[in-house]
Amino acid sequence: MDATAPVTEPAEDPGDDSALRRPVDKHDARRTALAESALKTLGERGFAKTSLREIAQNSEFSHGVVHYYFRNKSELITYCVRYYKTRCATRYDDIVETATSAAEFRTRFLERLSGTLIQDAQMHRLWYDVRSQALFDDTLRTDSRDIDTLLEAMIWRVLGRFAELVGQQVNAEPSVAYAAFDGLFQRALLAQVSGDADAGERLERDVVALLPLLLVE
Amino acid sequence: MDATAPVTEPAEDPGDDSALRRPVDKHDARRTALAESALKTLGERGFAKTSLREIAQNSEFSHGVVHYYFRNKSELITYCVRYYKTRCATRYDDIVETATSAAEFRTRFLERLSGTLIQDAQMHRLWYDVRSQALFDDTLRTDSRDIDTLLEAMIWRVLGRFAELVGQQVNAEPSVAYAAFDGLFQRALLAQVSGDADAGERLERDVVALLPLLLVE
DNA sequence: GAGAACTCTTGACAGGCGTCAAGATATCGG
DNA sequence: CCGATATCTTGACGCCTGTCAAGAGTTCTC
Repeated sequence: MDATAPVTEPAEDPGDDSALRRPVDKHDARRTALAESALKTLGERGFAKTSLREIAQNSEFSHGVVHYYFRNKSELITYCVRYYKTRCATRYDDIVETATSAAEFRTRFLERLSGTLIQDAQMHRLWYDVRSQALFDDTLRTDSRDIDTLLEAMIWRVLGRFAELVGQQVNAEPSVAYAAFDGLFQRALLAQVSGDADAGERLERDVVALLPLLLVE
Repeated sequence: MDATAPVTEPAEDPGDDSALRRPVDKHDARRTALAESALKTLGERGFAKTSLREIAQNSEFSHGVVHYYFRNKSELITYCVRYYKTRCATRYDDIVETATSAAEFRTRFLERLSGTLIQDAQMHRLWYDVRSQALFDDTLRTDSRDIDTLLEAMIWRVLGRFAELVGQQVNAEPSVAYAAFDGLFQRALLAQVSGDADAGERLERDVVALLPLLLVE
């Protein structure tokens, strides 16, 4: 929590993997570290209640440093959203690639789905918060819509592979399929953070009910 | 916009319908008036950026009066959400009751859907904002989930009547059907406020594609 | 019409916010 | 090892917020 440690964390001090890692200078490393602290804080407290001082407290820096690496709060937030964007739509890729039967695919997908609902609840609610803010703040709009597009493609990959494994065809538009999954997940997340212990199970049941609606033949 | 009008608006002054209306005392009338100003302001500016002073400026009162009728900001917000709840889920009731053919039903439903997407965009984005806040603020959770339940029932009525008119059966869980509509509408709303002129049309097309997936026989 | 009760305005308060400037500290090239 | 540059801390600023108290204005009651 409070970092009484030396300013530079030892993990990045040695240049042992300097040939492996891109030589993103320290500047970019700090920006990323701040973004991670910001994402953590935003997931805990929500968009509206998170201040720059709070973000800095969840990092190893003091509050002033934010304005050394970012021009203002808006730039930090945008950087966070874009950072999130780079890693949000790969959650089921390994299942898509390695599952060898429809039954295995379904089991692993449902497990992963309800697992992330619980374990990554803070990250998910932050995403929904950001997307809602985008309805009012135009600086967030294009990034949010891009993320929607990435997630739609993710669902499309999942669905395509599942159809392949069960020997059927996808019978829905990508937008419709994504909307259904997104709606179900969002509702389940609200139930989950409300303390509803059955949220994960109910989500799995709903998805099981949804899947056949999206396939034919 | 700016109310230079006398303190009591003439519309509620005469007691002509005092026998018809519940004798909600002036206190409740003021609370409702403030709630309506609050909903207007919240829809314009969003949850995070709306202050009590701004709400008061969009009403005929000064900022101090809020604390005469509400203990604090939280109580006002809760009152607003509950007030919204009483009228949010009746949008398609007349169509459900008066449409006499599947074609008429479909036409009118789609028209109403894309119409409200544009005309009531501020109200809709406020709802999504509130529901996202509920992911962080537990005082909003039960009310938000109640509204979800009301909207789910609304979709269920629409779908049931449509199935009846086309002589088919609904082949989906209420939760799944609502999730799909909600996801589509939310995406369309973001497109709409982003200035996407085709958002309404695309929503209609997506719903047209969705409907057959939810019916059988 | 006077007094009481209700309603509303005004102005102030403490605290938190984003932002920035000045200076301390660390890091690096020569 | 020293000066220059990069990085970070500290403390302050102006502004806005929710809340509240004091009192002005209004409405009601008898």
